[in-house]
Amino acid sequence: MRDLKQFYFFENLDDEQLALLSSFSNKKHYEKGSILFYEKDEAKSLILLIEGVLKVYKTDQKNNEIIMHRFMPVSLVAEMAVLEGISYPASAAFESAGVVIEIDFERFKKEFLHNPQMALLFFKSLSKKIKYLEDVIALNIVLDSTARLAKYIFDKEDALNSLKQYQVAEHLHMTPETLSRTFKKLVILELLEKDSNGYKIKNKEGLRVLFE
Amino acid sequence: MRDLKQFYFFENLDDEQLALLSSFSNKKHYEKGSILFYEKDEAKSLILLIEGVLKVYKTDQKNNEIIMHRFMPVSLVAEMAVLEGISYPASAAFESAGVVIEIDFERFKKEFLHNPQMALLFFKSLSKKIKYLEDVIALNIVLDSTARLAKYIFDKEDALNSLKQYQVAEHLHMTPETLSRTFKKLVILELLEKDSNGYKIKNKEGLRVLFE
DNA sequence: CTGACGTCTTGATATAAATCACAACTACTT
DNA sequence: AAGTAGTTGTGATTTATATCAAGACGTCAG
Repeated sequence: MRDLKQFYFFENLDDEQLALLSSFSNKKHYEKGSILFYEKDEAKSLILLIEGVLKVYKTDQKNNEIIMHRFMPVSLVAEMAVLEGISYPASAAFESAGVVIEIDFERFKKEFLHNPQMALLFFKSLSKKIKYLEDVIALNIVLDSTARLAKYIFDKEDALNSLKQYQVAEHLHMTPETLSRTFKKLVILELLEKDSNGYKIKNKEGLRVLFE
Repeated sequence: MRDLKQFYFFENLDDEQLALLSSFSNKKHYEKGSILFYEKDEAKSLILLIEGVLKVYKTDQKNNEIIMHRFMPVSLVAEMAVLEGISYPASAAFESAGVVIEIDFERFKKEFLHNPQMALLFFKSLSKKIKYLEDVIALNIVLDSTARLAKYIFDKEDALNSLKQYQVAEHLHMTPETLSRTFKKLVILELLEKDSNGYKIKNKEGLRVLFE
């Protein structure tokens, strides 16, 4: 099940382990509006959201929904409840059609957590994710758009022209207009050059000083 | 050792477990400029940076330092190398005076990772940290400063006046001036009121609409 | 080739927040 | 009580980026 592999948590598992994991995992499709779980339900599966938008909400005395969380793919949903062995603290419903994988937690614990080797793997995955998120924060909150682009180019030199510019813009949290102007700026600074099939690095160390 | 407790990774440990952990942990003080470890050293301890600024760097052929990472407290440093059981891929030196705790990894593995109960605890810590970072990203990239402050106040109603304003400003990634003006704005909107000992929420649901 | 659509570029303008400068508080210290 | 350092508030200005509007370029269908 490559669906599992796409989630950072499982990226370090080998094929055999993934097969084992698949054996007690269940892929389910849900329609828009359908309920994934209710508050107070016993939390006995890890839930991996693969497609769709899932809201986690409570209803108050007056039957108003209070949305606690809105999940986008690919996310691990409500793992806290599962890890703590308690029941779900809120309900969850799909705001669009969706697909989830449910992983039986008892089996998961038995097969994986009792294996220190495996526990280590999961730590690595989680630790990597944390580093990644810290990078995202550093990249987006601390740096201005020129520095963000410079870092982006620096980090993925080869993949430079593999995305449309508006996709790069989205990734870097700026508008396509700003991206366009920023590219131009880097060309003027002679850090990049533009040819028929896109931009190319001209002075890599020069790029570095922009974000360090 | 409450030093350990302040790191998210260990926050779920009870006193007994912390004591055990302390028994094979070592607090060390370093002067500015001193070396924490060299590239190629065997990575046999988890290193928790408690105070100071630590740079992780490589030196190239021409003896130029290339800074790979700069760590601020409280961070787990180079845990990848330790988890993988390899040697450090770069050197680390203090850019200011600093304090670290070194945790013997063999003992750590033996005492903690072999205990599935404990592995679960660490997963919880990491998972919580991931959620926190995701929140930081959502908070800071998507929302403007008014919305950020509204959410901040909404989320920690009680702790509202426990920090200096300039600390809150730093936390929300804005300048104290902007924070001051934003507070004022929320008072004018009648969402907050100001009395002798700080700001108080006047209309909680009103705050919510600003960030949802 | 010609239009038509998607993408990128460019310019003009608007806006949020940072910066600069300093005034007003607040809380200590002696 | 007066003086000083630390904190917060206010106004004026500047800056980065978004937004709005329009033109240029590329490519694919007919």
